[in-house]
Amino acid sequence: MALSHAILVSLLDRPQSGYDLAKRFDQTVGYFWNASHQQIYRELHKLSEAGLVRPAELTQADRPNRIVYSLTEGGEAHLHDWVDEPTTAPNVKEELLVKLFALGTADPAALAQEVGRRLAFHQDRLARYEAVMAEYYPDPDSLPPRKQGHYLGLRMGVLLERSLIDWCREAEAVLAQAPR
Amino acid sequence: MALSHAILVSLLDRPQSGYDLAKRFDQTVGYFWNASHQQIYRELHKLSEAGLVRPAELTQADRPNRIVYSLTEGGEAHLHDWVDEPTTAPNVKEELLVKLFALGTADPAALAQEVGRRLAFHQDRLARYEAVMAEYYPDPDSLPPRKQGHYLGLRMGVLLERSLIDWCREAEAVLAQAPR
DNA sequence: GTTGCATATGAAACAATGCGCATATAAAGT
DNA sequence: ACTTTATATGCGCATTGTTTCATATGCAAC
Repeated sequence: MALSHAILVSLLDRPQSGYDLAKRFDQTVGYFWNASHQQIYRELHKLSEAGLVRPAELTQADRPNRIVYSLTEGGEAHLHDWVDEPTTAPNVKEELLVKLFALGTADPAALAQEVGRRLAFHQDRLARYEAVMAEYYPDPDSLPPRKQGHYLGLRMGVLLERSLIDWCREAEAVLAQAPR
Repeated sequence: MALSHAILVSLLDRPQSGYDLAKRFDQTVGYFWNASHQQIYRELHKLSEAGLVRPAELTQADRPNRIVYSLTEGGEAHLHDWVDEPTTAPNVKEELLVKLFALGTADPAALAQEVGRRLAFHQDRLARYEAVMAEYYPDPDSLPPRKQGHYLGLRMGVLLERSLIDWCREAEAVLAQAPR
């Protein structure tokens, strides 16, 4: 149970449909917790059966009807119980590092290219994070509690991306240094 | 298929049993790619069926027999094909951030405690990484290719842990600042 | 006018991951 | 004597994640 909690937390803000949740997961929350729309719909059915959320169908004239879910009292209680449980650090699953372990038998030029792609990716993502930061959190010292979580998520993103950019540069140097 | 590749890469170094692999995954590789011994044994059976590794049973008198796996030619080819495919950045799945999104309705004191635990965890892990770094990689400028991957893995670990430590401190400040 | 995109939900199949349980022996600690 | 630790391999079930397919509509672009 973990995606379920991400959904419940998201519903704290406001009732949402599966479609809303999927879109939101593509944006803010999705930088550190991702899910496809199929996973979300499936999970919503389960949560609904478990009585943690309540569905309400909204008729729409010109578009398909929406099914908007809201937290039940049980859902809120479940969420707060979960928050009180201790959390463990995630493990990274960094494929690129696995590939680098093949150095010595694999082609260093191909790997250098990979690292270059990753550098561009992290630079791009950092730029987007910093843009959001500048627009929505110019003054992080006086945030209402409801926004602290979002700010801290973004902040972790910024710090991690910066480190990864540094790492990519170092990796490029290492790979360039001793080409077979 | 991803754990399979981590196993194949590990077997590049030398033939190993499931037990060996599990231990190794607890150490070096395991910081960014984790797997339980059950996952490893299961994957070894699959790889064996696919003809990518070859098992050899070694009889031992006083202990259970070991089944040592080595890469086949097909396994090496498969590995090199995989290295040439482009890699995507992993997504983080950071439970703690999901919990922080509940701020405003959740108890900030409990979350501050969680962040404190995480700070201690990352400090500890950083210390271990730096110890390995000092012992095995005092001079990273002249590494044989076969060791570059390990060095870069460790290096990413160091950079990420430092960032996470910084983040934890900031998070503590944010949580302390506005207690309800 | 047809292509593509956004809205909106879902089934079904399959692959990968994780968690708990099971088994067997020897050495070393308490 | 008893417990823990290390060696060594494995099954079964549940959860999670990915891919493909299906349906239905409106709007804008080309």
